[in-house]
Amino acid sequence: MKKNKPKFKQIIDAAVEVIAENGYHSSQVSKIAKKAGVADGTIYLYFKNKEDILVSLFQEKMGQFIEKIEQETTSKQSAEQKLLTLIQTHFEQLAADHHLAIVTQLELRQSNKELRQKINHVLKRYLNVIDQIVEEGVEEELFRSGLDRRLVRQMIFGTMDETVTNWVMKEQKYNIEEQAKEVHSLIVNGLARHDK
Amino acid sequence: MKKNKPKFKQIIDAAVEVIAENGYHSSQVSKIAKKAGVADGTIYLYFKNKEDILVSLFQEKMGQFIEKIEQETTSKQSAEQKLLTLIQTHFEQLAADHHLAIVTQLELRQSNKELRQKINHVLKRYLNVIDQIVEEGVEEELFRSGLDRRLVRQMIFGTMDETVTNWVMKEQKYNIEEQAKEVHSLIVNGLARHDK
Amino acid sequence: MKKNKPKFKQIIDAAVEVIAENGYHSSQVSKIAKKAGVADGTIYLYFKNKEDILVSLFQEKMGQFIEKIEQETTSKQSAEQKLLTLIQTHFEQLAADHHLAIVTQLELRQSNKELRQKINHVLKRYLNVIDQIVEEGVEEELFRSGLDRRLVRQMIFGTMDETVTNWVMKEQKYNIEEQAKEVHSLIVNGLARHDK
Amino acid sequence: MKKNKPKFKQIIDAAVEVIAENGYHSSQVSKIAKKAGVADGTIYLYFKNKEDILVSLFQEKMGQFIEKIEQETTSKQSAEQKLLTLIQTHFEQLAADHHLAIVTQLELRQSNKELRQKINHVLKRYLNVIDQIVEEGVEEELFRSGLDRRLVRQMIFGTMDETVTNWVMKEQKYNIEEQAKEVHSLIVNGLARHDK
DNA sequence: CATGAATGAGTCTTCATTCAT
DNA sequence: AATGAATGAAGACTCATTCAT
Repeated sequence: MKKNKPKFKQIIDAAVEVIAENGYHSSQVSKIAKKAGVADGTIYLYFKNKEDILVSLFQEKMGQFIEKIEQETTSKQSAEQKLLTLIQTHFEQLAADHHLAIVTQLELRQSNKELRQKINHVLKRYLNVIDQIVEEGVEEELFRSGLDRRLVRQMIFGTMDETVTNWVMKEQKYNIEEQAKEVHSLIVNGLARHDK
Repeated sequence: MKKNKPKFKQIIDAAVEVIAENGYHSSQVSKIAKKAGVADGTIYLYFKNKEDILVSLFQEKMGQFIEKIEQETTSKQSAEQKLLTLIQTHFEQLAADHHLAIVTQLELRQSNKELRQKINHVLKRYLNVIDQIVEEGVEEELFRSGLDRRLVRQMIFGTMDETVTNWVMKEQKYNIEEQAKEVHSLIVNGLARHDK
Repeated sequence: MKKNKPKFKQIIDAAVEVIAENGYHSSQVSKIAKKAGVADGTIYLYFKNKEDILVSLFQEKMGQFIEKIEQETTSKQSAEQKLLTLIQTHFEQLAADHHLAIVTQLELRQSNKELRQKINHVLKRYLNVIDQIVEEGVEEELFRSGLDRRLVRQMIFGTMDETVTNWVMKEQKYNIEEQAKEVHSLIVNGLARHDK
Repeated sequence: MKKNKPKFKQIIDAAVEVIAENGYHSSQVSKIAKKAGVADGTIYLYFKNKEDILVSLFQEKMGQFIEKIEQETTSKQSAEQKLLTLIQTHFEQLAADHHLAIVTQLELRQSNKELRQKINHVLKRYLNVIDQIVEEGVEEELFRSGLDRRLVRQMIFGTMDETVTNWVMKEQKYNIEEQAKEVHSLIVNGLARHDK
């Protein structure tokens, strides 16, 4: 498997940097090759074409991203705790890698329909994790029954995604990790007062 | 002001159609000109450059979009009602114009950072509407006090946006308008049971 | 029809020159454009792609070539005279345009199977002229009956073609037009003595 | 001499196959190496460069080709018989090796001027055989005296070559060996009736 | 002798934009 | 105001060849 070769990772890391710094449309293959310290042609020994770099980048980085979230969440007791951990880990990881945050939140969205579908395929695994936590929450009777699973998933993912995108667009000038608890609270409790 | 000229609208409508049908990257200026029934050069009498078509498109269409939402919401009594109306009107309008839905949810996101910031500028007006409703809700003591306004806005917008994007990606095969109530409920009440 | 446009001919003439001087493989589109005095992109307003320049070149030049031969031959009385005129006109025309001779005899043969078939399609018209002359010769009882038409055509064309190619490869250092009569004699009478 | 090494022949045979099957322009060195069962680099232990494979291929295969023709013709009595044998053996050998026929008649002509001259050098030996037969025929007073030797050679070679090329282009759907006698008759007797 | 990973020069084509009419 | 022919910059990808092992 080529993925064990050092140049594969080398090129992907170079791609993340180059795309984060120059934007998607100014990220020529030659620029990525230069940053990776390989010849242009070498790129094509490890990737089918330019788009394949992006798909592989997303698979590689998101794979690790999701794995980390899976690890962190499974050990938690309740669905609520798991959800909080998921949000925290999601924010943490992107906060820890600014380049990756830019690439996933902004630059990678500038891709065509085909690439977008491949990206969505990778994301499915993440969405499954969310679904399971919701399922657990319902079983534990912490969450309401009768929730539309798809809508719930969209609320959770949409809220986190929008929150991260805004943070990236504000040039990451504030600490997003601090917001995990409040995001969690909003998702779990909504806007309404429940004390009356 | 050039915006009153019929060709201005003609070109923008052609752009929406062409982009929705061909995707952002296959939407050449010449294709838009052809669909609009004008010469390529004519485009440049009404728009500074290609990006300006997109910005104008977004301003024009989103302007109407937001206006409609403003109109519909102001007449409602409570913040909760206003929020529901906002969600319903948001979904309604995109459901009514499939081409526009594709363009705003998918194709326009493939633009560079600069364009994205102009788009965000247009969106601010919409986000203000949301902010006001939340503010009202807090004043009415329907919503919790102490909410982080930015996070709330991101939850509301993120959830709606993700919901519409998923619907567009599923090729609009189900009725999104029917989901407004449940989305509203999720946003207002969150996931948790509040009956215990 | 684009063929009436001056730039169409301009580009084709430039292509003949460039290919004759540089050889097929060193004839970049940009070189042809430069010689034609147009921008690279202009080429693509008149031709689908690089190969289309070559096909069009052959159609244009061979069309004229064959037309001239048709004109010259029809006025002649006997099949023998027509055949002589055909050979003379064939040699004459290539002798008159050294660049074209190089391109048709050497450079255009370096093309792929697809292009070669398009070239053969153009040549069919020429082969038909040959066939008709042979047919006439047989009817006039100047030529033997029972001749395999295809083989005859191949002998006539093959002999002329090989003769011109050799002349081009010898850098056109001798006068090929002077050889028309002898070639004609060889084709009509063959090698054998017929006086015994 | 490297030519006695088995890999030399192995690579040449692979080249014939690959070129016949894929066409000249799709016959990369790596493809030939793979078919030959050697590493890409190994090619360069036996051949100076890619062109050298082609030149060697032609020398190797044409050497055998011409040798066979020399053997078959020398034993014949008259020039006429020798010529017939030459034509028959020419057709026979190409009919027996379809791949070689494709390569010599079509694919190898797609080479540059330099390669073409090396190929012509190899062909000279064949043309000498033809010249000698014609010379003999003249001495035997079977053929006319006063023939232009070069033109005769061009007629003979051109006719055979054109005949084989047409047969290859028709995908070798008919039996070319059956045509040797008639080609011979055309070359010896020409088109004219000689009975009057 | 043999390997095959790495190299990097080379080119066709697209398309936003201009400007003479 | 409108046209549309012409421009030319820009970039992904291929593949013959090398050389460290």
